[in-house]
Amino acid sequence: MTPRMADNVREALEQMIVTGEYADGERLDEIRLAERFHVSRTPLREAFQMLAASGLVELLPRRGAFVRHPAFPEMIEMFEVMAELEAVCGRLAARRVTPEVLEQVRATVIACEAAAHAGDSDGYYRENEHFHHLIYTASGNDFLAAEARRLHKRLQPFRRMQLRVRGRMIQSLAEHRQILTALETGDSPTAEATLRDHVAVQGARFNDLMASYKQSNLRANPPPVALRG
Amino acid sequence: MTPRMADNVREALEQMIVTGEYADGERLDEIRLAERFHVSRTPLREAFQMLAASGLVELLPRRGAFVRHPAFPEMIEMFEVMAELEAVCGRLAARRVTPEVLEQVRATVIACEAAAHAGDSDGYYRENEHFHHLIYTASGNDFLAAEARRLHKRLQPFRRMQLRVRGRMIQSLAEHRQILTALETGDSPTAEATLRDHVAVQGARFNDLMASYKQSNLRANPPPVALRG
DNA sequence: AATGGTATTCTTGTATACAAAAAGTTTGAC
DNA sequence: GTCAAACTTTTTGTATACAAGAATACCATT
Repeated sequence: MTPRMADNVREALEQMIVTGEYADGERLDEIRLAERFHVSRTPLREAFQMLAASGLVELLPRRGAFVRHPAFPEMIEMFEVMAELEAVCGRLAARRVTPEVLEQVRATVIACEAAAHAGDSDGYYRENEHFHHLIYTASGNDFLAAEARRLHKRLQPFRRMQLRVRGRMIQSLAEHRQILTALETGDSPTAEATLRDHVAVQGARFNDLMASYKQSNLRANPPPVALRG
Repeated sequence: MTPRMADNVREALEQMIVTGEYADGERLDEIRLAERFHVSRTPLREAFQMLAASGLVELLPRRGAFVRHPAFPEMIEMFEVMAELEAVCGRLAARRVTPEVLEQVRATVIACEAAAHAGDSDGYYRENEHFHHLIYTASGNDFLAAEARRLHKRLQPFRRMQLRVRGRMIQSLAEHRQILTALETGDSPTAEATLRDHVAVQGARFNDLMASYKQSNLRANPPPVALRG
């Protein structure tokens, strides 16, 4: 499907970074990675460019490519934007969602609940992802949906952290139900507010996330020093 | 400041595309551009990657790089997202804006009015840009501000179109005043709503924009055909 | 031992070379 | 005259070569 090596490499690196295989500030060695993927430096550098564009790595001129996990304050900022994007998606979706997509949302909420009750946290994670992507689609604004997916992916490592927090799953399920109902009844304000709160990092969740963040291996290495002149 | 040729090329191409020098669907010839910029294909291809990441060009595998001006429906979608982003910026800014930034907003509103009354449309355009960037900054969320700036830039060619519409400047000025007042008084809902309406494409503005779009040279060429298989 | 300067090694950025795919052209059959 | 198949040209994607900047090691001096 994708005949370009650069795209394969990007995808592989993206997965490695997003799953936390690399710590923050770690340098991506062109030569070693080229050998590892059996390609030359050229497609590798193209992959670096793409990763830099989506914010996963930072390209320091004449220094190299460094994995860039957001620091805690930046992560909070990103969640704030994510919450607002989802809120907008929800508001629009309540007015625009098609019966087909609404049916898919319904099915996904049920699948989520099933996974939760079965204690299948991987399944829950997957269905939860699906739920949110459907909300983006339901907004009826393809550009908005694409932007939301982009940020969603970028927050993936942190969302995994958050999932570990006890009791989160049950509350999350209830919120999914609420959102579904709001979409079914065309209740824009409720869909908007519920989705915002669903995603927002506030109250006790803030502390949970902070604790997880500190424990995570995402910030093991110091970021490279940006030289002046 | 930027010793990388690839970055220079990207910036140059970005300006050329954004100012409408290339029509939609136009192919960017690696070899000719390389000669024109006196660089090899390598930095040029890096520039293409970056432009593709920000959505200004589309990279068709084995086909080349094509300038990608959004079609009308996509442009409307983008404006919808822009309106929501600015609305969020406004809501947050009303609560978080620092006295320093607020003072800058005030100065910019005045400069905007001065330019408008002097009939200096270039100056008005510049100050208007400044105004919106300040709103992004005032949100206190650097990530949000960066995202807003990114989309703002992407919409630049269309904003220029919009400016031609008669009477738009006077209404715009009044809205700036309203927004400033909302920030000064910490009135989040008003800041949010006014900014959304300020940016949103609706009512008569929709028709104005559509007319401008049809007249523009942005869609002169047909987009490249995406081959299957 | 610590510091500063210099030489060496590594790494990045760019140019070029080459292979493979797409586009374009010519030729031939009907 | 039209269509299609084979051939040619062009263009992209990747590998490699080379130049210049950054990092490192080494040595001299204090």
